[in-house]
Amino acid sequence: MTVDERRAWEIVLAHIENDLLLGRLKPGDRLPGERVLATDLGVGRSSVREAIRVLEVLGLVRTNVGSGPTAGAIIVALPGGGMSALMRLQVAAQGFPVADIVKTRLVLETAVAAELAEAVLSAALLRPDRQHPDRQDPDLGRCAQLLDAMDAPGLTEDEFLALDAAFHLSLAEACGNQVVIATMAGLRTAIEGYVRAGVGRLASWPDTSARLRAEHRGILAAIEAADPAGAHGLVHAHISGYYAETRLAPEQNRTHNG
Amino acid sequence: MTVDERRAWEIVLAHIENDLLLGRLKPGDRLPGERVLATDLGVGRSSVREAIRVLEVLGLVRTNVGSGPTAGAIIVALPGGGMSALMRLQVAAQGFPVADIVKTRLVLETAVAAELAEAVLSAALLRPDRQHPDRQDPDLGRCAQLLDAMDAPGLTEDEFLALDAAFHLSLAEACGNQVVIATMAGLRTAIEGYVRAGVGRLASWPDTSARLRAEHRGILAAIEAADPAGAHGLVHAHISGYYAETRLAPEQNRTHNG
DNA sequence: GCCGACTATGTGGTCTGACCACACAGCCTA
DNA sequence: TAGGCTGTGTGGTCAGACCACATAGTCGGC
Repeated sequence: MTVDERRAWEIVLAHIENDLLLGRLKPGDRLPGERVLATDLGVGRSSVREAIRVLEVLGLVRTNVGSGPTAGAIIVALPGGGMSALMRLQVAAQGFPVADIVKTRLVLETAVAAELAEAVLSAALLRPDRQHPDRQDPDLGRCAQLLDAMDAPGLTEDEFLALDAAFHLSLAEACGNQVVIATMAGLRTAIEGYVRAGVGRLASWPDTSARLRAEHRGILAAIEAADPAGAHGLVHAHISGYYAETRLAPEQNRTHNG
Repeated sequence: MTVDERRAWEIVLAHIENDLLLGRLKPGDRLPGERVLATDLGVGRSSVREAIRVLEVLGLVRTNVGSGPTAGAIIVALPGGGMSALMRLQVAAQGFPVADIVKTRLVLETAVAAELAEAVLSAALLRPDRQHPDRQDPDLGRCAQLLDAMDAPGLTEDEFLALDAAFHLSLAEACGNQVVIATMAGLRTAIEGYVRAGVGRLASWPDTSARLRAEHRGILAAIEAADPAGAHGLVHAHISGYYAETRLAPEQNRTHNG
């Protein structure tokens, strides 16, 4: 007769997490109905709802009303939205300084670019013999596609920024690391408002936009040229330069406790 | 007469986020009571509770029952818990492959070590003139303290792993980047179960533990010796070596789509 | 026989009201 | 004055009800 000191919604959350770990629930599966879950676990429906709400915000489930096979809470495991919400709110609550967001993005994206270039290099070296089927060129098609879209005349600032965000995210996606993809998406979302505000502090938007596009081309070229160090440096200059220009991050030189 | 298509709990969440962004709510402040918030926003108390539950899991508020100044929902902005929950559940739901968690940790922690070493270097170079008061030695005291604790005889495996996790986290804390701190905590939490299981696959725990301790000392020494490249390499070898040994991450060589 | 409209059913979304345990603040008694 | 006692407000929980919605099945007209 030990009492469960956890709150009711924590019981529900732990139960679902356990089902996930045991493989009883997989992406695409449907959760039992809220009323069923409530009676099964001996808690109220509102407690079940609180747990499902958490899962929804964290990007684990998607809820649909109505009837049929698509209704109910479905496991999706899309971490991007959850990471974005987490970081956005933490920035709002002053738990994440904007400067730390920028610096983390710098670290991750330079690493991504370098890794992509190394992947290109490996693929080129090993192409003659087909003994390494897992070594293949990363898919940079979408990256180039987005760069082409950014060259379209008459783009508004917001459209350009959206394409810019998509390009940077597409680099992470080409790399294939789900954690980095979600984190990069979250980092970008968290400072999206600040990025927009920063555009207003630019001396000349056309000049900056042209420079950004040229830098993007350079980054992609360095990756395709299998130049890890070059790609790393270009991404570093691209990101830190832009944030310095918009005065988003106070001092880019400070590498510690900044 | 425009209808608000958002769900009720999203209205509450957006309202609180807006208050945070406008500075009407800061860390340490108390949220209005659930009943007050419900009537003010024209929603039911259960919807308010769902929103607060989300904020709690994301690490933005801490709730306390009872009366007095410590009761109610208080803004705390502690992202570690939220990041841990997010990553742990995403691993459980197969949204985050364990290999990606490990690789991301590798990228972040090598960058942290290199940055710490650079900070030591900068502090040493600029120590003669006091013109750069923001350039100071990172606080590595806690790191060394944890290493000493890991040398204590008779430590159980779990105790050792806990100290190991604390040491790696203390490096990030010395670096001061809140985003990296929270992310590292989350990454570690997400694979904690796998790390424990991996210990059982080791040939000899005493040997491995001794090697890990030595590697820790080496990393800290490289940082204190202001050797960024050395610190980077030692951390890389330390992490990838351990995960390879425990067969946690299948192939450390694969740098792309692995 | 075929196709449309209609209805039954089950889902999440929401609100309301009620009760509990808890913690503090103030009172009240010894 | 010191101790316990009670009032009050907090979050935590549950139960019940209703809604909008989407599907699946039925029934009707053609």
